[in-house]
This record gives sequence, structure tokens and C-alpha cells, in this order.
Amino acid sequence: MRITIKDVARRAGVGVGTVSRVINRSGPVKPETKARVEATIRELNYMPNEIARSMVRGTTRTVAVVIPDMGMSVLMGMVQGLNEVAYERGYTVIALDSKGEADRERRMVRVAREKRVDGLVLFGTPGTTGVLRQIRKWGLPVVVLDRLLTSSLEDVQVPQVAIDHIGGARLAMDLLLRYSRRPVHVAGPMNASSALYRLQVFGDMLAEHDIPFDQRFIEQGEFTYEGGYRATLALLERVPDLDGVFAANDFMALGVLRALAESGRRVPDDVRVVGFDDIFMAALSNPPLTTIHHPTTEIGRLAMNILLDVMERGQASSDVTLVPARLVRRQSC
Amino acid sequence: MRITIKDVARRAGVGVGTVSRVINRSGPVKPETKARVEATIRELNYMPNEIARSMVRGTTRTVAVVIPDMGMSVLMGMVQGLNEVAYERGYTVIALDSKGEADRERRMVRVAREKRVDGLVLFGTPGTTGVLRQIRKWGLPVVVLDRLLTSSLEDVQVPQVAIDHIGGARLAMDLLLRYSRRPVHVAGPMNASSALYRLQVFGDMLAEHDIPFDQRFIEQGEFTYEGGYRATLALLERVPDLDGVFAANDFMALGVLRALAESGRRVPDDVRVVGFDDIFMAALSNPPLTTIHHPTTEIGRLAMNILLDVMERGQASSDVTLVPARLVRRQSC
DNA sequence: ATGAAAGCGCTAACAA
DNA sequence: TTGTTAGCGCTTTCAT
Repeated sequence: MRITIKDVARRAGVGVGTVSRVINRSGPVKPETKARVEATIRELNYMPNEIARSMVRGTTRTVAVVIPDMGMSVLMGMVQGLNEVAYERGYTVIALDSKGEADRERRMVRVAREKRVDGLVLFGTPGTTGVLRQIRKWGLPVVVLDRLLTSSLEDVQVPQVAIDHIGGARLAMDLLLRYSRRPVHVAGPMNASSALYRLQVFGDMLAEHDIPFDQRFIEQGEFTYEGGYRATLALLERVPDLDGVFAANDFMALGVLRALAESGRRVPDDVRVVGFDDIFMAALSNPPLTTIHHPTTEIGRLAMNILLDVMERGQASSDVTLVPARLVRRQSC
Repeated sequence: MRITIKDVARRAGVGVGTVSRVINRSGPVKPETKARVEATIRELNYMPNEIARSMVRGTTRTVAVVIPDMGMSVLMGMVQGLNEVAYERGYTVIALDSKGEADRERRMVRVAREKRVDGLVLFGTPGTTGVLRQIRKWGLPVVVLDRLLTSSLEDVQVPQVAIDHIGGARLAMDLLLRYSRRPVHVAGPMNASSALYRLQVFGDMLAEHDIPFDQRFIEQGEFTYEGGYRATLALLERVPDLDGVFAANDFMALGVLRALAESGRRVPDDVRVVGFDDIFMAALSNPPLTTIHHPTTEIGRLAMNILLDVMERGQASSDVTLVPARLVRRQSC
């Protein structure tokens, strides 16, 4: 049998109200009584039932995080940051995996709602905007992570936190274009907004540098080593005189490096390569990869702080917070 | 204002008991009434309050996972498996990060308890046994992951799931010793049980192969690229004629490869290398790493299934489940 | 400063 | 087949 507040009250010879008051410092208690109650709590090893508290308070001090892919290290870095701040501020997080499927995302949000979480962290996916409309009806505080929404702000008004995708990509292209006259782009999947930003910047900056755009300078693939490898092979065939590659992320960049090596190109002498994310392996490739650092933990921390602020101060927000990217210059460019 | 079961009952013109019965299929309801109630539920977009349910049922359908390091991909693979099964079986998981600190681990377990989780997944750490004693007093179902406890089984009786550390290490050493006459071991941190298993097998199998043991064949380091790199440098100095390296994990093995390359040794011609875990990068190193595959998701799935079985069937268990490791032969050995 | 009592939203036992 | 009601463990008035 579990020990409840009643047990404590009886044993200490006081009413349950008094015990509640000492637990929560929510009202005056004579020091002497307080001491007695506290002693009893320790003696009985009493632990308040958070479920019961949640019930009466109507709040759970829990937030749910809906993740499209628990296998991606970049996302997990953000989750780690989210977790840290949540714990520091007295919250617990429930992790829900949507597998990137829109209807699963919807189901996860529903689970979160049933569990009566006080707030929600949503990693942006193509389906997110739809989900948000639903959530707004509930008045559940949300923050969107990693991806910027494309709908008009009046439509879904929600704080968003992400790396400065554009700025980061520009950093990469700026550097690349210092050396490359015939740059190409190894693009990510076209349903990933991060891939789209990079693609867009690639095109824009070609124009800024008066390099005529050609569709053949771009090859798309999965966000993986294999994807980068295959894309590069195709590019090498189409654009034999390429001398610079902007890869949509580091996994792909690693594949780029391999394909280049196999084709006999030296990096950086013959071809310059820049990646994105600064994953663990970026420093260890051959040559070490020049890339854009993605401050994932910082983004996670920031997002959770924003969410909890919204929840606690009750003031809605639709601020878009862009966390600056940083160029990490190694040897591939 | 939130919609409660009362609202539904009133609107449908029935009692709350009836609504409860249709939600939970927990009693007879005339088909006609049932239809009306269900219509009302949809109309009002009613969603049962799980907190209230938990309150009366005394169960939360939630389990907590205490993770020592959210940055480690091997651990996160297990978490993914845990999550999958939890969701499939109707549970939610709370993720708690202990940062590998014993007292933080204790605090996390306390949080879990306060949240009234129905079960607990503990990644084994040096502090785990102590925590378990506490938990047992509560009668909270637990499963220990990744590490096998060393205390006597009567002491802490708890199901455990882990890779077959010994078998895996033997697989690695078996292969290595087919080629290597002067093998060395790049060991992990001595407070990590996985490192200890590998160390032990290394010593045992030297003996089995009549290779005289020498303390100098072993160098210890962090479970990182740097750790493996530095350890190998030291080893190279002490044992210039080494011709085989068993690395305690793949991160280290990657460092080993680098150190070997820098010292002018060719892999596998001059030196054979075997790692452990089969991380993403193992297939992509130069040369591709021969290693032991660590079925993390499978382990996670298994562990959660065991835990939920214990929770639901109520039968305690202290089974130790060893998931077989598998040798992945690539080019480093 | 403190105790008694009214709920929070739900399930389950009991009557009808 | 149904409606009514007593809690689940806690917080929070409201008296005292």
C-alpha cells in the first residue's frame, strides 16, 4: 500500500491541509508543526503523487516532443538540449516518434493532448502546419523546431527556432566561391526544407557571382553517405570540369569525398568541398571537412526556454528565432 | 473550458457511467445508445483525460527510461527500440538523462516515481545496483539494459538485457587471432563494464592461444576517436611489432586506423584491426572496419517487451537475456 | 495557524 | 441496459 498525504497527516496529528501547506509552502504553518510534519514525511518516506496534483492543478509540468526520426544525430542533439532545460526548470519530457509520417505526427500530438501535457515541441515537417491548426483550437502552447513554417503568420501563430539556414548556406557558398569557378550542388530530398534553403542559396549566389545557372549543376539524393556518393558520380559525368561542391549535409559530403577520391580528384586541390551540420565525423574525414556548424544543443535549449516562457508567462508569441551558423574551416575548402 | 465526460453525458442524454462504458467497452451498452454517445463524442471532439484515468486506475501507462548519455548513438539506438515497442503496446515513455552521475540517476528515478510511472528502464551504470535496492522497496517493475549487474541475483532480482558482450568479444578475437601473432588491445574506460568484458576476453584468448600475456599489450583511453588514436600511438611505441588491434569500440577503432596510417602501417596488410558496435561510420572508414554488430534497436525492443510483460502479467523475472552479436567482416581484418 | 470539506475527471460498484 | 454515487490523492477555499 502506498503512503498518501492522509497517512502523513494522521501520523503527525494534523490535518491534510496542513501537510499540503508545508509541502508547497502555500500558507502559514507554525514552525513547530512544520518541523513535525517534515519529520513524519521523512520517516514515512512520503512522496507526493504527481498525478493527483496534476489532476487538481490542471497542469502536468510535462511537455511532449514529437521527433520525426530518432536515428538522426542532428535531431537528437536538439532533443538533448530540450531535455536539459526542461529538467533544469522542473519539467519532464515525453518523447514521441512520428517517423516523419504526417498522420503518425497527428496521432502523436493526440497522445500528447490526452496525457494533458502543458506544452509541445514540434520538429517541423511538411505536415506540421496542418497539425498546428488543430493544436491552436486547444490553446496548447507550442514551439516549432528546426524548420521554418511557410504559411502566413496570421494563420499559424507560433514561436519557431531554427538555425539560420540561409545565413549558414551563404557562409558555405561564400567560401566555396572564393575558389570555385564551376561549383555544383549535391542537394538533399526535396521534401526537406533544409535541403530547399540550401538549394535556393546555391542558385542565388551563382547569380550574384555572375555564374550562369544550369540545371545540370544540381543533383539530388538522400541525406546519406550513399546519396552523396551517387549524386557526385552523376555530377562528375555531367560536369567533368567541376571544381567545387556544396553538399546539403555532412553525411552527403562524406560520400562526395569518396566519389571524388575514386574519380582521381584531389580535395581541395582539384575540387573544393563544403558540407553542412558539422557532425562528429566531419573532423575525421580525409581530408577533414570544411563545414557549417549546426549548434543543435543550443537550439534545443533555446526552444525549450521559449516554450516554458510562453507557458508560464502565458503570453503567446510568434517570434522566429534564428540561431547563427558558424563556418568551421578545415581542409576540404 | 475543457470538455469532460459530463458534458458528453448531458449532451447525449445519458449518465456518465454509460459514456465511460462505451469509451472503455467495459460493460453492456445498447447499440443505439452507443451510437448516440459516439456521435456526441465526435461532435464535441471529446478526449478522455488520461490524468484522471490514471488517478482512479492507479496506473499511468507510462514508463521512464533513464539514460546515462543522450549523445551516444549506441544508447539512442536502444532508446528507439524501447520507444517503438512502448508505442505499439499503448505506452508512453518519459526520457530522463542521468548524465552518468550516480546521484543524478537517483534523482531521476525519484522523478519517475513521483510521476507514478508503471515501469522503469535503467541503463546499467556503476551506480545502478544501489538504485535498484531502493526501487525494489517500491515494487516498481524494472529492466536493466546494456550492462549486466555484478551483484548476486538474490540481492537485486531484475531482468537484464544486453548484447552478448563475451560472445561478441570472442568473435572479434577469434578472427583477429587467425592473423595476428602479436595482438594488442585498445581498451575503454575502466568504469564501463563493456570495456571490462572486452579486456577480459582479450586476456583469456591470449592464454587460449598460448600467447604470453604482457601488461604492455594493453592501453586504455576514452571511448572516442581521440582516445583510440592516442592509445595506439602509445602502443606503437611500446610494441613496435604489433600486428593486430582489438579496439573496445568503433569510435576508438577509427582513431586506431588513423594512428596506424600515420605511422606508415598498412591495414590489413601490416596490422589487422577489429572494432565493436558497427556504428554508421564503420562501413565508411578507410579501410572499411571489420567489427562486431551491436543490435541496439533489437535490444531495446526486447527489453521493453520484457518489461511490459512483467508489468502486465505481474510475474517478476530475473532472466538475463543475452542478444547474440554478429561479426561484420569488412576490410580491416 | 489549522481542520474540514469541496471538488478535479474519471472508473467501477451498486441499484434500479 | 442504465443512472447514481463513492472514491482515487491532492489543493484550496472557508470556517474556526
